[in-house]
Amino acid sequence: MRYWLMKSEPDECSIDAALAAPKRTVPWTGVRNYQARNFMRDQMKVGDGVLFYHSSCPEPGIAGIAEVASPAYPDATQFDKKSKYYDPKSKKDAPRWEHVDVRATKKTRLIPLAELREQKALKDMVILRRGNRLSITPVTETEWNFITRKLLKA
DNA sequence: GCCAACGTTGGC
DNA sequence: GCCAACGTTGGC
Repeated sequence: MRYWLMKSEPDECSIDAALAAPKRTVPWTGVRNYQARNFMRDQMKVGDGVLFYHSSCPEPGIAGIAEVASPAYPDATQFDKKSKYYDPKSKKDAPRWEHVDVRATKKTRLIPLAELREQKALKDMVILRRGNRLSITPVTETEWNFITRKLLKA
């Protein structure tokens, strides 16, 4: 079992929206970065832990807990000309983009990015590295435990 | 809205 | 295969 941090813009899909979705599950469509896709396709397993992160918003930070709810499968939006995620170079018989489904577990207090940066225990977190832009990043078990058992109980 | 940092594209 | 130009991300 692995752990991940997945960024979502709350305008597109907030933790509240995910919790309100059928089965509290949302398809993680729209990822258009190969490294992030590869994490979903090659490494994620159903049941993996997910830190649900709000990005590009007034208060960026961890907003909830979720889990991987499906194996990776082709992203339908890449073939949809009306979608902003449409990719004209993707072929039906060889889809470029895949994604998993994510089931929201619960909303947590918002842990702001600045608070994460203050934690010595989290100094090596991928999300906190300079220039990081990846929307899906691995989280170590130690980091996961620190965040879920310490920061969220404080 | 700015801009640093990074990924992708495409000409050569 | 290099690398400049361009587009995107995302915090501030």
